[in-house]
Amino acid sequence: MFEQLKKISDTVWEIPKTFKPGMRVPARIYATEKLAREMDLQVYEQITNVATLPGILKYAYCMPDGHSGYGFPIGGVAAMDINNDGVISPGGIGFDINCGMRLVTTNLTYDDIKPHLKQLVDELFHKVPAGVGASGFVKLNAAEFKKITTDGSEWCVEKGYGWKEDLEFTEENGRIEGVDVSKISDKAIKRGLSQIGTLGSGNHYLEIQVAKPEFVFDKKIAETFGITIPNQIVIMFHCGSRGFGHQVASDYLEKFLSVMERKYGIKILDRELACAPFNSPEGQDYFAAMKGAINMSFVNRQVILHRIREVFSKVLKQDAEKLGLRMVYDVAHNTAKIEKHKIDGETKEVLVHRKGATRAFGPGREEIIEKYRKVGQPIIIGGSMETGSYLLVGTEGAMNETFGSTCHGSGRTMSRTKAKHMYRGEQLQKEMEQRGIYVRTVTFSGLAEEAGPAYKDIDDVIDAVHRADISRKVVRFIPIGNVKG
DNA sequence: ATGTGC
Repeated sequence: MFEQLKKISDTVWEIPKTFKPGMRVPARIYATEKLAREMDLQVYEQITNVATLPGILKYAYCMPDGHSGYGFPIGGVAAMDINNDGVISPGGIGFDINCGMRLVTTNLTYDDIKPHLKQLVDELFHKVPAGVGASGFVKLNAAEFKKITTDGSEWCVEKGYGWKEDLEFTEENGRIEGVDVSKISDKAIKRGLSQIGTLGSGNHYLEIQVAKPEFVFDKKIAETFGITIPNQIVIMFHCGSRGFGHQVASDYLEKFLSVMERKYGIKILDRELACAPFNSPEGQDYFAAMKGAINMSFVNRQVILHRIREVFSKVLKQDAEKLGLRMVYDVAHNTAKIEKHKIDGETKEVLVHRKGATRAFGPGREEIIEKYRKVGQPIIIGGSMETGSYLLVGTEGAMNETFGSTCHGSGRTMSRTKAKHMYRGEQLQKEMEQRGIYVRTVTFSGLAEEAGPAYKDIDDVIDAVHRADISRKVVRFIPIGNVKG
C-alpha cells in the first residue's frame, strides 16, 4: 500500500481521489516514512471511505498515531461543509464522546514526592474508581444528572468540586452551549448517573509524571504553561464520558442507519460510517445530545481533579493551593465542533470531526484563553504507560493544513487480544516498578493490554507532527506512578 | 471505548 502513496513532504502522504470510486477529496496521512510504512492497512481503507462522505472539505486526514477504529480510523480528522450538504457522523467522533486529557501542575519536585509516591498512587487508586462498571462517590438523581449535561464544569464549581479558575483552563470553559436534554435517552441518563468521577477502563489512566530539564524543548512556552522548575511533578489523566457517551453514540448510530439512505439518499461504503446531514432534524438532535456528553465528560474530569487535590492534600498535609495543583489545560480528542477556518482564502464555518485527534489551534485564535493566546493552545498527548507523554503547542501550520488538528497519543500497533497473550500483567507491574514506575490496576489482563510495545513509539509520533509543523514540542514527561483504568 | 459478544 505504501507504494501507492504520493509523497507530499517528508511527513505528509496522499492517497489520490482515483484510489476508490466515490472519493470527493484525497486522503492525507501525516506520518514519518517509517510510520506510514507500518500503518495498519485498515486505516487506508477507512480514511478513503471517509473521503466519500457528503460535504467533506479539502482532505480526509489521518494523524501519525492512526489505527483502525469504528468506521473512521482513530486519528481521523474530517471537516464538513455545514452550509451545504455536509454530514455529522458518530463514527467520526467515537463512542467515548469528548474523551480527553487533563494536565495539572504541582510545585513539587521528584525528590519531594519520592518518599510518598506509593501512598499517593494507592490513595488515588482508591479515590478515583477505575474499571468497567465503576461507580463514583457523587450520588445523583436523573434531574441533577441532566443539569450536569447542560451546565458542565460550572456545576462542579457550584458544588465545591473545583476552583473557578479551572473553568478557563478547560476547552469551551468546561461548558459547551446548545445541549438539548430531551434528545438524550433515559437509558443513557440511567447509565451515566453513577459514573461521575470515574476513570473507566482500557487506555484510560491517571499518571504522576516528571518534567526532567533535559526534556524541556521550549523553556519559554513551558513556563507560560506552568512548567517552571527542574524535575517538576505533574499529574496527567485520560478519560471520557464513560457509558453515558457510549449510549448516546449507540442511540444515534441506530437512528442514522434507519434514515440515512431511505430519507436522505446517502450511500456509504461501510455501515459504521452511519451519518445524517448536519442540517437535518436527526443530525441536529445528535449534535444537541452529543454536546450533553461533552459536558458530562468535562464534569467527570473536573471531579477527578477534585479527588486528586484531596489525595495530594491528605498525603502531603498541605492545601492544594499551596501544592500548586493548578490546571495547565483540558483538551478533548473525540469530538465534533463548529469552527471558523480559512479555505482558499475564504473564512467558513465548518464542522470539524476529531476522533483520536486533538485541537491544535495556533497563536491568536479567540478560543484560546488570553494567558496562552500569544503562543498557541496547549496540547496534551498521552503516551503509553511505560514510555512517556508530551505537552505540545498549536501552530499556524495546523490552522493552514489540518483544520487546527494534531495527533492524540501513541496509537496501538497490537490488538488488545494479542497484547494479552504476549504479556503478563503481574510481571509487567513488577518490571515497571523496578524501572521506577509504580502501577496499580483493577485487572492484570487490562494492564497487559497496555504494555508499551503494544503501542507505536511516542517519540516517532511526536517527531512526525513536530516536523510537519502541525504542533511543536514543549515538554516530554516521564511516568513514575500510574493508576490504570 | 463499553452494565465488553449473537
